[in-house]
Amino acid sequence: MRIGELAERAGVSTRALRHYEELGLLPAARSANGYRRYDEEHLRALVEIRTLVGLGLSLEETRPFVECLRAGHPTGGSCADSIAVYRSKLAEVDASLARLGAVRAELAGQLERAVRARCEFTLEET
Amino acid sequence: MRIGELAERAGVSTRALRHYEELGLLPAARSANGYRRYDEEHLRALVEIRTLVGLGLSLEETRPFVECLRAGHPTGGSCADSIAVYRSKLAEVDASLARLGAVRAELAGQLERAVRARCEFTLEET
DNA sequence: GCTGGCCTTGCCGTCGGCGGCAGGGTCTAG
DNA sequence: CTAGACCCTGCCGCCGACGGCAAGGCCAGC
Repeated sequence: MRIGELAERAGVSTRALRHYEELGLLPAARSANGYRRYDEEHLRALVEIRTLVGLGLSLEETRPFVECLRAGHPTGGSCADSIAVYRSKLAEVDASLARLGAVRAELAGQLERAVRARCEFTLEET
Repeated sequence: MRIGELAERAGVSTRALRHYEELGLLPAARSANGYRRYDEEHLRALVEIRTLVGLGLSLEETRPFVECLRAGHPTGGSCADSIAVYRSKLAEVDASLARLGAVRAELAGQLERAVRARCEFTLEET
């Protein structure tokens, strides 16, 4: 299939597909007229990429998964490198959760203090 | 004081201070020779900015706090606009926490599945 | 033959928060 | 008088993941 069809089937833009090819992430074969040609394997890889990006992985981080698929594995996650990315991403997410939790507490505290201060100020004023 | 001293006292770069001035966030008076001049009020505002940025607010979002200080309030959070920013940021953080929690679960699930699949594959292989 | 819808490459623009550099001016201590 | 430590403005660069546009090639149907 050509780039437009793949884009539509995967729900991404053709611009994104060209970008992935630039990165060497999703290289396409070429027809005689220079058009990019994609097959079902490309679609599978693309779905994998979008799923992982949806989980917060960068395009670079999806590379091991794509290469794993290209190596003939049933899923992109079946390779050591992919699992390493999973692990590091999980650690990263956990760190973010911890930081965000602390930020949330701080923010809630500041908000309450601010509201109370305004309240007292209003009382003083009247 | 001049820009270098303020930068050092607040632990920021002079480049950042010029950037804040460009944004109109921390405008400075000028000496006869064109040098920026800052006072203790500037330092207070700057500390407020850095604290809020540390909590994940954008520079634009710190603007109400700075203006609140400039209006003579004891803290930057004592104004209605600042409190609105607090609230919206808190909501934003809560949304992020929820999303990240879901992502974490998904990621952990995928990791476990991947590890298990590899395990079985290795067993098959031997 | 021509229109319209695909496709190609290439390159600039976006967002935020600065970093870094060039090419100057200013002030102070020795 | 000069070195060196400040300061100024202005402008390009960076990160990531594309968006968007121009200028052109290719192909199907009418």
